[in-house]
Amino acid sequence: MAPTESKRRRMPRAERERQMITVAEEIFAERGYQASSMDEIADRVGVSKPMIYEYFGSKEGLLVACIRAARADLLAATTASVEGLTSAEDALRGGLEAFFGFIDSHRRSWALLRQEAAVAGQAAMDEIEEIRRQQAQVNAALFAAYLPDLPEHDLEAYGEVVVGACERLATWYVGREDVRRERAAAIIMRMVWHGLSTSTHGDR
Amino acid sequence: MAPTESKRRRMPRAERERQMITVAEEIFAERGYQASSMDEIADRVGVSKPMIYEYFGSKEGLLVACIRAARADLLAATTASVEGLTSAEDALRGGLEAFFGFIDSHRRSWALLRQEAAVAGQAAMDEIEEIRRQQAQVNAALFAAYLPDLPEHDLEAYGEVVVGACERLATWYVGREDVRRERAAAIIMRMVWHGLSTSTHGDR
DNA sequence: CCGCTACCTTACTCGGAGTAGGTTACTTCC
DNA sequence: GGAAGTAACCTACTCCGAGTAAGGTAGCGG
Repeated sequence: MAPTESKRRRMPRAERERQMITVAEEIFAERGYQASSMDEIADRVGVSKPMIYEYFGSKEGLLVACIRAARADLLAATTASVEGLTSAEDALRGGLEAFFGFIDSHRRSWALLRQEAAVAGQAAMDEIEEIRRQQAQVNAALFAAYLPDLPEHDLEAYGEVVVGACERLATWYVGREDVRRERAAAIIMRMVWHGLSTSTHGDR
Repeated sequence: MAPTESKRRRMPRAERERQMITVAEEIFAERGYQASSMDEIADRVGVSKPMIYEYFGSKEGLLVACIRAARADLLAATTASVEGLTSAEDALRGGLEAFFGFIDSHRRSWALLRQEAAVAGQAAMDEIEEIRRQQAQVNAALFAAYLPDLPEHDLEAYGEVVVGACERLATWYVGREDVRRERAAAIIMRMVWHGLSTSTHGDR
């Protein structure tokens, strides 16, 4: 008797939740949200399905938890990088480099954010949209503070453009091992910063 | 007898397929891909479920067909707009304005492209990715032809950035009725064109 | 020891994707 | 006109996975 490990460990809720999120990230990334089954996630965690429902409510709830975790990581990485940088240009470049650094070390989370959000319905989409909106507003504030010539009516739009540019360039970036994050950041800087700061301000 | 419409019309395949795609676009846009059932689509078309499977193979296949239709519309709109424009700047601006014009008149298709792709798995994602790749390469070619100072190693990246910028700005755009498409295009032009063409070319 | 709570289970229901196999109406050729 | 062939269409299933009901078991304060 006494199989090598007969009794599965009992865990406090917080720890179990973290473990479930980790496993869910893996499986969602492997199979995609749609093709992932809650049974498989439960199996790999070593627990039964109703536990996950107890803690996260639904499959979409579990995905939302994964997205929130990724967002927290991203936010931590970017805000930490801006510490101590004083000029707006340095701050923007620093933030961009941190962003691409995050991509390097969290490909799994990134795929989740980019690809698996729409699947689940409004809650997950809203969660992702919230990240973008947050980032766009940070950018807009930066522009407002350092580029007073810009028409303020469009500041929001410029912020959005930067977010879109980063998101898309990141997809290109993950497919090219030979590109370092400084270079990716420089590409964005060139278009965004250079294009805005050398303003002919006569568009209107 | 002869009730007002007792016998549902029998249709040739091509026509029925078009009708199915139209209905599917509606329902996917209403409920989201996940929450849409094939039974409901079949009902609203006025046909039984196996017909849809006969023609499109799977739920994802139906979505892919919708995406392809939207892509064709988008391509037609943008290429038509560039007719007769000679300078690169005019061509880019014309393409951008056509793009935002497409958003105006096809909100439904746009939502489909943006939000419902990831749901279905690889085939639908690939279909969307293909649109982006195509557009990015068009942009890159434009830059290559008219901005020879740019490092060609990065042309692809610049193309991607523009695609990302457009995609994101479009989301902002649909939420703001007061912004006309010329203005949206001008915002992109300012960052992209201006940022690239006034090149200090010393980044490297 | 008693009971209370938090962690965890087995064993279901139910809805929707996808299918097997047959039926009906239109066309074509004699 | 009628037989033969085929394209459009249906009913009636299977099966899988999300979500649930109802109940066990370990630790802990009294």
